[in-house]
Amino acid sequence: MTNIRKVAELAGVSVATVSRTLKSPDIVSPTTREKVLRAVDQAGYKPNLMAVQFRSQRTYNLVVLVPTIANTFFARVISGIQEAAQERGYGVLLCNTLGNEAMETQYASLVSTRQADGVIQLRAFNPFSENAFPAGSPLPMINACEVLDDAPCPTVKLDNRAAAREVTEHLIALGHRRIGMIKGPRRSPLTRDRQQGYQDALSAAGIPLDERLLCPGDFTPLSGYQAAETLIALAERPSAIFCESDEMAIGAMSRIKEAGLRVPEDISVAGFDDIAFASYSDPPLTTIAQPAETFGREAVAMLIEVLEGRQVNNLMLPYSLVSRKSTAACRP
Amino acid sequence: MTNIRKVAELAGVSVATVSRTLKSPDIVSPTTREKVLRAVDQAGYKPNLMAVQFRSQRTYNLVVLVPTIANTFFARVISGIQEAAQERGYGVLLCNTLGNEAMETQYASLVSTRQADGVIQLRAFNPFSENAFPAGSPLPMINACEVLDDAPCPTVKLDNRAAAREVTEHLIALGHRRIGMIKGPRRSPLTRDRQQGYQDALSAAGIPLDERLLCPGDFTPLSGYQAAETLIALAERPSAIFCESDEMAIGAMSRIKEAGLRVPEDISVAGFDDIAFASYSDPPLTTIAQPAETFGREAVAMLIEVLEGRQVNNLMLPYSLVSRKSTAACRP
DNA sequence: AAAACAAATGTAACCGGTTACATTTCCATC
DNA sequence: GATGGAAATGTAACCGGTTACATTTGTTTT
Repeated sequence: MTNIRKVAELAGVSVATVSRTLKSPDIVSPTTREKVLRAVDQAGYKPNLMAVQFRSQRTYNLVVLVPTIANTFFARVISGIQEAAQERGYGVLLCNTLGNEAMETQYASLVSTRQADGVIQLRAFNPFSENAFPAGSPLPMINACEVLDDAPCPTVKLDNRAAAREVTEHLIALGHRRIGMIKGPRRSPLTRDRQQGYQDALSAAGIPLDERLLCPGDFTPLSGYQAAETLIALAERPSAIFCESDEMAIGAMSRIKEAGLRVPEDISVAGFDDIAFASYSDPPLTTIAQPAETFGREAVAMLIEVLEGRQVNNLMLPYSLVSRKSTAACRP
Repeated sequence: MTNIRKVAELAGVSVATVSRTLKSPDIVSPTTREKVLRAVDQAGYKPNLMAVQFRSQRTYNLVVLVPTIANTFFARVISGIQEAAQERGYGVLLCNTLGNEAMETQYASLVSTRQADGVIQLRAFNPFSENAFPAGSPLPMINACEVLDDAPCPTVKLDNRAAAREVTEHLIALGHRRIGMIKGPRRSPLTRDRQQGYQDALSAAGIPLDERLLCPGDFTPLSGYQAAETLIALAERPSAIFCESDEMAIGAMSRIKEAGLRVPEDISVAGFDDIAFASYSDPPLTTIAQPAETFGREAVAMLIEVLEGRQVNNLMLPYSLVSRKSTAACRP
């Protein structure tokens, strides 16, 4: 492979001059610049970026820890990350962690071993050990989407509690009083916040909480399908179900219709995320639209700020209720 | 940051001994090994992998060029890539190209600039220029899923022609004779092969080809929705539609039902890919199951073979027709 | 006890850039 | 033409590992 020394020899100058010609062309004379560029061209020289990175101790790679890439919402977030990173000259090292903490820790250590400059964590878990970095210096990490309560780094999130409250209020406004909820994994702060919002709406409307109406899921269509099965088997069946993700809502609708019930006539269903399929389900799904790509873009922008030593503030992104045909007035 | 020299000093040995202790422990004496490991521990030493990579000229990163990560099928392929790469100690640099050739070329050049060791291309396009590598030496690339006819590298694919023929024959066996097809982008070899299979089945059954039944799409639900609109507006409406992807099939079903027609009673719909939502659509979708994760895993395995200088053969993966409720006998 | 050889360890070059510092070149000024 | 100072270029150290080769230490053989 041609290296900078070959080019220098070819151009009849020193390696320093070649380096300068490429990095700060303005400080070499036009004559020399010409000569060097011609040699670069002739030799087909491309700098070995590994050497550049090694020297500068920057990799321009970001690690992204995603619970599961197979989830449509995360796929959109990653698209946003990818685009923003690309624009700024960063690469994206993707890690599909499946919630495996050991794997997250291992990938995060790419930063300690200088294979990446920072981490974007899309899950509520800190993959860095206590002493991974000198105390006082900011962690090169951004926590987005599902964030830790006491995140050791800047966060980008959505007001899940308010959003869940708004969906629930929408259902209550339609006359529903028995509203089931298909939740996310038990320990997730995201699930806790959304449940809080759900309860806020209920108590504001004077509806007592019935624990039997709360079913855990794991954000997959299958778990929504199974949870719906439990809910429709209840003696007092809910007339509406709020699902913490569209994927679960789609699974739930499938099970509801399999049981010979209609959506929304017999049971209203609402989701969360507004994935592409939400518009194409039967019926189209009422849901909370999240700016998924923006999560990704903002996380990248913030991480780069951190990497460059600047101060950044936490960010709260907007959501909006999208009312489609899967929710309708409660029929007594 | 602690480096190997600090450790050497701490242990009272040379840097070479430290390096050897970590790379080939068996060639240093147990006493020294002990001493060095203690020093490594005490100093909290982690090798700077950037230096290791620089020295060895291997990055252990693979570039993955994916047309769009927002597509559920590709998300699964990437999961497979990710897992296999992780197991073998490789990282994955993801590039969501949106079919942008300039971007693909740019990302592929990460290999020339030594920021990655090889490329997995999931689209029918060669991102390397003629002279990117010395003639004769094999391209560090695998072309998977949608492959070039004259790929300059090993390929992993599925017999799209045979699979499309099988779906079409399934529809013909149900009595359908006017079978619409919602295709992929015009120039894709994948689309061409699937259309061939469709035509094979038609001509074997003595059904003449009607060009009006062929609608192009782009694999998104929206394009399926729009194509279905065209098809159901035809004077002689098809009684079945074969879609080249499940995403388009879901969009198509949505439009069909919006028009007041039923699936499968009025129009049968078949897809391709068997994404997670295919089981949960209403009705559940008849489709061709592709081993998406296997595509990814095999591509990684093959690429590493190539990188290590071994010979590899092209691979053809199996498919299977999954018959669900979206296809039924044609009613005259 | 000396010779012969293996095992363990040390020394220093090397990978390919970047850049501080040294040196040379060039032009303006007196 | 000598002097000063800026501009252009060159020299070589450096980043942090790896490894060929040299050297030392230890063990076996005669």
